Amino acid sequence: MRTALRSERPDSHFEDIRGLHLFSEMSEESFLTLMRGSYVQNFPPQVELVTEGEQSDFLHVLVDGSVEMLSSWNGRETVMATVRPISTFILAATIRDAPYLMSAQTLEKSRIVLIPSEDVRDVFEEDVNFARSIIAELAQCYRSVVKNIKDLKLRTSLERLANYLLREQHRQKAGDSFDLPIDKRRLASRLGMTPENLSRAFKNLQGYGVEVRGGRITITDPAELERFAKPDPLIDDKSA
Amino acid sequence: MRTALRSERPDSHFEDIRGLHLFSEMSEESFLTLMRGSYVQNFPPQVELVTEGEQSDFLHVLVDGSVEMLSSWNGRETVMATVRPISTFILAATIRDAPYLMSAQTLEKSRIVLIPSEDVRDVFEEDVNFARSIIAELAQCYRSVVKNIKDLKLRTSLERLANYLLREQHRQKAGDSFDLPIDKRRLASRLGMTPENLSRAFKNLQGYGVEVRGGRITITDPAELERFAKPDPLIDDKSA
DNA sequence: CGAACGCTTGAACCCTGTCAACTCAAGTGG
DNA sequence: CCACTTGAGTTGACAGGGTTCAAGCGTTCG
Repeated sequence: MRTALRSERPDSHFEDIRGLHLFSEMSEESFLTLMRGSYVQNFPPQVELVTEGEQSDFLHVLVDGSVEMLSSWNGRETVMATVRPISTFILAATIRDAPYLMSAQTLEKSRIVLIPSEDVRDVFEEDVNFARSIIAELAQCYRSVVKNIKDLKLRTSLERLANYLLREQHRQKAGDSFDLPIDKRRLASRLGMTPENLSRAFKNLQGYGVEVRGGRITITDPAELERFAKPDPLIDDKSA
Repeated sequence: MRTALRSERPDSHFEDIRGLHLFSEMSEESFLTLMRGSYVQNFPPQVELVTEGEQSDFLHVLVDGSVEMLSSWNGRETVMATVRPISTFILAATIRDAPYLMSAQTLEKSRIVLIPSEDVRDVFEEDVNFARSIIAELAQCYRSVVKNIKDLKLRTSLERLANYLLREQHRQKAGDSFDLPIDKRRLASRLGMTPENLSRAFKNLQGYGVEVRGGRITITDPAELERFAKPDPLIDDKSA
C-alpha cells in the first residue's frame, strides 16, 4: 500500500499534489505558501469529513484512500460522487465561501491534505496562473455535473448502469473483467436507484453480454453491450 | 417592452452587461476590448443558437427575450434550464474550448450579444479582476447544477413541482398569484416528468393549497404548501 | 368554420420502490 | 470448532408512481 511506503518521506505527497492540473501551473512560491498553511491528516474509514450545510473552512485534497460525497433532504440520502486519489473536493464551496452542498465521508483509511480556504482565495488573487487553473478546474467540474444530469434525465436506470459499466471498464483500463470499486448499495444510490432495483438491473444486463459474480463484472459481449448502452462522449467522457 | 425603448441607443445594452457580476469588476479597458469584438444580434423565436456537440465560438449574453437550454440523447430530449435576461450562457464550454453539452434555442424574440470565446480567454489572462469574476460565476453555476441533481435524486416529481412553484413565486416577487413563465410541456421536461404527469401533479397539489387555471397559479394556503414541499436553502436558493 | 396545438383525462402497462424473507459470507465468542 | 450474529445482496410479492397510448376538450389562428 502506498501510504505505508511514503510515510518515511512526510513531504512526498506535496509532489503528488503539485502534479494535479490545479496546482501544476502556479509559481513555486504560491504553491509553498499553500502547503505551509496546510495540514496533512490520516482518517479512519467511515469518518464524516465535511457536513452538508456547514461553512467551508478548507479545500480538501485526497492523497490516498477514497471519499464519498453525499447529500440528503427530508430524511433521504443519496450518493453524489466518489472521490479517488489524487484529487480535490469541495472547491466551489471554498471559492464562494458558502456552505457545503454535500457531505463527505471516508470509505477507506484516507490521507487528506487540508488547505485553509482563506489561503486559497488569497493566493489566487496574487497568482494569475493559479487563477487560470481554478477556472479550468471549475469549468471541468461544472461540465461533469451537467453530464450527470443528462445521464439522469435522458436515460433509464438500466441504461445508466450499462454506461456506468462501460465507463468503469475504461477507467480501470480493464480487459473484459473487472471489479466494482464500491458496494452495490452505494452504486445503486450513485445511479439513482434502490439496491433491489440494481440487483434486477444486473440480471437484465445478462441479456446484453454482462456476467456478474459478486463484485466481479465480466463483459462477455462488448459489442452487444455498447449497442444497448449507446455511450455518448457528451455524457460519458470524463474529460472534454 | 424594453427592447423597443432601448433601440434608440444602440450601445445601451453594454451598460446592462456591465451590470452583471461577471463584467462589473473588470477594468474599463478590458470591458471595451470585449465589447469591441462582440456582435449584437436579434433573433426570432424558435431559433437554434448553439447546437449540442459543436465547438464553442462565442460566449453568449442574453440581453432581452428568453432562451432555453436543451440536451438530447438517443432520440430523447430534455429541458435543462431556461435563461432570462440579463445573463450569460455556455461560459464553461467557452472557457474550456470544448464542445457544447447543451443546445440553446430562443423561446421569444431575443437580443443576444456574442463575445468571441478567444477574446474571453485572452482578456482573463490580462485582467485579474475578470478572472476572479469568472471564478465566482463558474463556482455559482456549478453549485446551481449540483442543487438541480439533489432536486432530481432526493425528491419525487410532486415535491419538485411544489418547490418549483415556491421558487417561482419568490423569483417573481409575486403575491399568492402568478403566471407560469413557460409552457407546461417545457416545465414538465425541466422538472424531469411528462406533460401528462405534470397535469396530474397539479391536480394533486390542489390538496396542498394550490389552484391552477391555465398558466395562472394561485397559492391559497402557503403554509400548507411549504409544509409539504419542505424547501431547503441547499437545494432551492438561487444564490449561496 | 375548421385546423392546429396545447392541455387534460382515462385506461393499460411497466418500471420502480417497499416490505419481508432468505441466502451467503465474514466475523465473534463460547 | 461450531453455533450465533451481522450485514450485504438477492428474490418474491405487492403497491404506487410514472409512462404510454388514445381520446376529448378548449384556444387560437388562419
